[in-house]
Amino acid sequence: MTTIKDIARRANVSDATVSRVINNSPNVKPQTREKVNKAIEELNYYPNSLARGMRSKKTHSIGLLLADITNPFYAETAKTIIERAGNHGYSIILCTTNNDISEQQKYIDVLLQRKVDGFIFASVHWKDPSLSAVIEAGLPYVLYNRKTSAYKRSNYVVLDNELGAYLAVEHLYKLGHRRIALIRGPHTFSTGKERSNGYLKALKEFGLSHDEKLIVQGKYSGKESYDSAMKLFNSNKPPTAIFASNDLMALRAYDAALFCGLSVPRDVALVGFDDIEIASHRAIGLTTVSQNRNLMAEIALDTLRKIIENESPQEPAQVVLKPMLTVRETCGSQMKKI
Amino acid sequence: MTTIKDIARRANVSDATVSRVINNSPNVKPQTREKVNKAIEELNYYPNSLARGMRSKKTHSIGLLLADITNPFYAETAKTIIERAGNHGYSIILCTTNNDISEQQKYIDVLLQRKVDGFIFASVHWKDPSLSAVIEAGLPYVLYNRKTSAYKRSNYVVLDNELGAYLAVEHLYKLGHRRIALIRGPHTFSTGKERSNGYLKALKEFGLSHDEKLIVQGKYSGKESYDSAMKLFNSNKPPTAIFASNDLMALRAYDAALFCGLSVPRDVALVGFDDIEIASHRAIGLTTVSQNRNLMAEIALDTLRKIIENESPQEPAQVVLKPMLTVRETCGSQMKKI
DNA sequence: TTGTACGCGTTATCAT
DNA sequence: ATGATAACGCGTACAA
Repeated sequence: MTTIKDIARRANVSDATVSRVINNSPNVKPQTREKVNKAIEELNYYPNSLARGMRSKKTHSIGLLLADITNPFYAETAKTIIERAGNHGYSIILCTTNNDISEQQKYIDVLLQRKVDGFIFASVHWKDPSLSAVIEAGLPYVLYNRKTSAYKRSNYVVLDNELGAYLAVEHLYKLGHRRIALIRGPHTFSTGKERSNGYLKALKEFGLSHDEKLIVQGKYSGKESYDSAMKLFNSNKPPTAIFASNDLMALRAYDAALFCGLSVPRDVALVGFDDIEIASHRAIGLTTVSQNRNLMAEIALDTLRKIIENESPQEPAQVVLKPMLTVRETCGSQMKKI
Repeated sequence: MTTIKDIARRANVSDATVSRVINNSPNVKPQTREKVNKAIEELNYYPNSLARGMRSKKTHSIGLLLADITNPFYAETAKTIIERAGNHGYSIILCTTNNDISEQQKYIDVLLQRKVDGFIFASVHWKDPSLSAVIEAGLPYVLYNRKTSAYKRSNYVVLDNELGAYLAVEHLYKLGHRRIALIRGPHTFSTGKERSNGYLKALKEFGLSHDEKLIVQGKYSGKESYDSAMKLFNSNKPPTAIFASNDLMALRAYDAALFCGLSVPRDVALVGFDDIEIASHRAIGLTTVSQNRNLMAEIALDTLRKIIENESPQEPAQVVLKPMLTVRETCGSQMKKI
């Protein structure tokens, strides 16, 4: 293993000078710089990040915590973050929590030991004690997608989920639907709770009765929402439309509908949330609430970078993005006969 | 920041003893151990991974290089690797190369600086000079999914891609198809080349003529294969069936078919490769070549761990998994009239 | 502009 | 079973 000392010897300078060259210090004579660079080339030297991190207290690494990388929403935002981070000299240590708060806790501890420069969370629970370790350590962090109950003191970039859900239900209402079901996400996450709120708000505004039998539970991944949709279809008064708290859940409901011999949208209309890539496939054509994932991810990363690099404890950056409804085939375009 | 020294003082022992406790050395009196643990608790101490890595020459981190995390195949294998690695005390630094060899080179350099204990590659090109830096550094690495031309000297776990493609074409042939097109993946990857070979082998075996007009080019992600499929459909002698080199490409072809007003499978049959989750959705029902992704990912990680932890330069672990054809709806079940 | 010398936090070696 | 000390590779005050 070749170190800074080897380069120093080879170039007939001191370690300090080599260090200066590596770190682009202005105070080094062009000739010396060249001598050193030549030695670096010849010996195929590259600096040791561990040693640099120890001295400089900066590792140029960031912990990224996601619920589930197989969910396209997370995969796409992770891609954006990883690439953008790489362009700025940061590496991403990726952890997937499966929405398990104790797993998240463990990962946080590990990342703290590894001296990451900061955290990006897309995985937080509404009540999330695991963040306190990060706060105690004084490390910067940014939330995206979800926020915690302590959001007022955090940096975050989220969607106006309530509005998104409202738009979805409004669309269904205007198409003539009156029995609109909700497959809700877990209320232990801000997204789940807020989207449910948007659904309820729309119901209220349009004078629709709040029927508990039309609200079923789902998880963001896994097949629980398939079963929940089945329950809906098999009830004695099935809904004519379903709003699901994310696209994966809507897709499961779609699958269940087909299993029941139901036609979408003729027998049941469907709206999802996220606008994942497959939603636009012509065999699916899922009407859904779109959000600008990439922008969200970019803002999250850039915010964190700014905090890391400025050090100054500035006021929290809190961004709320606006959703859009993307209309495709799963709701049809005709008025429903009431 | 509390260090080992603080603990030592607090517990009235030496740094060395604290270190022994942390590392579960057997040579420490139970009472002392307890004293130390108490101090650790009280001062909320956790060790610094950078310092440990410097001394012990082990960082318990692994570089994982993927082409594209938004491809479900990679997302699912990454999930498996991350979780399994976490359970064994390893962190994963994830890098996405976009199939760009110079990006990969850059990431490798960064990971070398970071002193990862080893590499897992799912992103290699058939001719891939970027790996030489890893080899020179003497670091262990394992390939999965794809291999390089130097595979005989590598550890790898891959699928029998040729067999997979053969099974796909065989299925189509037995259903009566005689004009079977191929949307091939890039031949710069072993997967692309091998799957094309399987296609050709089947053609030959069944006495079908090798028609260059039936072979079009695609990339594993992006929409190039949509355009390629369009070319196929708009030709003067369109195929009655298409085999695509992965599911994402097959899905694009499906989309193109629907755009052209073609019915799947009535007008054109479709087979993909990978069996990603959405393939089994009832609105899609993609017939495809299945592979045991999780097993592949597990073997890749476990192999690497074994090498890292044994240190002994054992002989390469080389595993070739067998594919299976999963028949769904996109080929129909009836014989094609010839 | 360059060099000297120390310290970051830990583990390994050698004593005791 | 425990302690003293050196060393890992680098950056940075300070001196020259």
